[in-house]
Amino acid sequence: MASIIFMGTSEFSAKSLKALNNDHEIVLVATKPDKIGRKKTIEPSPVKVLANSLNLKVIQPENLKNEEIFKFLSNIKPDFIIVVAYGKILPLNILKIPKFGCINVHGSILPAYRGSSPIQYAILNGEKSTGITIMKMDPGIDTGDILFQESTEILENETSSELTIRLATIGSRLLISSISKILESGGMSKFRIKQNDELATYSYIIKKDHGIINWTENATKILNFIRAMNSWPVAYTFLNGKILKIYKAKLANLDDFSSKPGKILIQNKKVIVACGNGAIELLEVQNEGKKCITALQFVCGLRSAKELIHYHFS
RNA sequence: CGCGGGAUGGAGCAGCUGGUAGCUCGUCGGGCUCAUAACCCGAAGGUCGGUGGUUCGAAUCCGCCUCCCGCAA
Repeated sequence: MASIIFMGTSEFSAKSLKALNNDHEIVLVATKPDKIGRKKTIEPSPVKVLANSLNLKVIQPENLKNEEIFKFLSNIKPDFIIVVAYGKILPLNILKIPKFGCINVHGSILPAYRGSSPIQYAILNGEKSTGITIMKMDPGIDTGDILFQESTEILENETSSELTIRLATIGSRLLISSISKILESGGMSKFRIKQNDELATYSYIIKKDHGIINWTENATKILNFIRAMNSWPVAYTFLNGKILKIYKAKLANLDDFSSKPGKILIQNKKVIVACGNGAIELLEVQNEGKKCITALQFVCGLRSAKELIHYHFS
């Protein structure tokens, strides 16, 4: 049983926190400040929600680079600081606080996909597998020594949100076993493996604007894109000047459909869209101000199938 | 008090310059077929989110409330 300061924000990291809380003493949880929602509603991070339900102490510092935070954390004298999808960079002085060091759970097999969106980028690039890396943090971004790794296949049609859930489970499990091994051997030195920087690839932060679909790409690439953007920001396009989000799609098995990219065809209650090369069939979409619906429901809502034929996505 | 869209039969939508509702799909029954997810005929199913008000009369106009969602953060 180790004393741990946990730092994390997303659903992905909440899973690790939950697992840690069973086996170890969580002395403090740090998470990002609450966001302000639609009607000025306050939206705490998933980690904060969980921490509160577990009666753990929570702090939400705006900035970690000040003496006050440093003193506060070092006075705790934790065995570990565990960082999982926190969204903030720890300064060097904080990295040195814990007895055994700072450990990070990263959603890729490092040195591949360093950076903030490893899961999305793996899908975006059509990778067949990815995994989890448990890493000893250093001042760089995801450049620390590798401690443990576990790979998993990326399933066909798997979305980022689905893969994130699976990786979160794997990550929390691997994290627990990693800590056990480190405690057993009295430190992490025997597990450390340097990353080969020459093999490093990077994943960059994804923003809302990045969700827009370029219909001139080929069908496979667009499908990867749609999978990668689900469930945030969700791939979208424009229909009659309004946003249409596309949550899921698949390859259209249509032998002879070559049309202008973005052209929509309704056939047998299916929604087919032409791409730069090939075509895809939409499966789940969402209109502005509406909920996510199936393609069949989408077709039901049309005044007539002919209505759409005149349009195409821009 | 950040901006905006929406709540209509099981589902997705139309109707909203006021006169008790319509489309596509689904469901049920029947028919056609070797057969069918296909096609044809028919039926059931809605006090139009809640609550006040205006009116001879409101899904349609106005106020308030609840819930859902897009944008922005």
